[in-house]
Amino acid sequence: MPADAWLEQLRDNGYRLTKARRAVVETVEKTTRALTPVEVFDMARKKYRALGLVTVYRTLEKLEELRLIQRVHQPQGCQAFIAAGVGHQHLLLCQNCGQAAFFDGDDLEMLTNAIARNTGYQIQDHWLQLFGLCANCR
Amino acid sequence: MPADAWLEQLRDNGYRLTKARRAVVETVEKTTRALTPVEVFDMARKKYRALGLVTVYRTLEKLEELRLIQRVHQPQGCQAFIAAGVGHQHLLLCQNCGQAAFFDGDDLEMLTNAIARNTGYQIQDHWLQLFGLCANCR
DNA sequence: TCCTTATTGAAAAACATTTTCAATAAGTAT
DNA sequence: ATACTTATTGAAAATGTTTTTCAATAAGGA
Repeated sequence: MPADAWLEQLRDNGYRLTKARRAVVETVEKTTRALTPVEVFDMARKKYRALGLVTVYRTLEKLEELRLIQRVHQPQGCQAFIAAGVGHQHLLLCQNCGQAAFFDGDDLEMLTNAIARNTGYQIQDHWLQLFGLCANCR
Repeated sequence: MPADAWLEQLRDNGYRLTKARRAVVETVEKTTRALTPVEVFDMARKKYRALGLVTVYRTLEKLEELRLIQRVHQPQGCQAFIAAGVGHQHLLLCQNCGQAAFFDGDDLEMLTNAIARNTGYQIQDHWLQLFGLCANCR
């Protein structure tokens, strides 16, 4: 999804389009690996010097709300974000370069059904994330 | 696994058995939901008043090292820990009461193989967590 | 161009975690 | 039991991250 579509989403939800938001959106949208707030700050500031770190936090919060980005959980920490996949998709992360790929997660139905049967739990949501080496780093 | 076995593991790895460690181990081992460091601190201090929060952090670090506990990732945060399952197991958490259950994750082989084929990634690790309602809360 | 008010960045506050350090106590040797 | 070595401790300080506060600014509609 192009950055313009993200800005449109923001506008449609009653948010104003500012230079700060443009810089953050463009940065996150075009990066294919997970970024921490500080990384976003450093990168986006090259587009808009006056940007403040606080605004990065606030913008990421809104983008997550609108499901345009998602939080990435990793052994090293869980503060990073990445452009969200479309529909219900899961992340596959390269442990060397961080490159992210998405894949569909519908194939879990069978597994979760079996687990529901075994545990007595009613399963409502699942988180799946894979780690490995991308074609380049392999 | 009983708390004594955890203490034995600590001793076998060259760590001393202290009142502080006993209190932390007993707390985490017998609780079946994920606890944050502060929660562990509050609970363990009932067993050993002089306990310090710093020691809780240090003990949790060692228990994680020895794979006796594992970090629990949740939408609200990723600072909580729980007694680890045996072997390669995944977590199923009750969204109401926090009650945790474990299940085997070997059934993912087929899925990960298919994804490796599709993406060109060499998959090395996976991370799966389910959320739902336990039999009681349902 | 004016007006309203959402948004901003800076500073301060809140919170979580780690480091430093002198005092203590665990475990071993005596 | 006692002495000894040194890992471990808790408190305080330092660090790092995220949130709140607030007056100034600028977005977008009138």
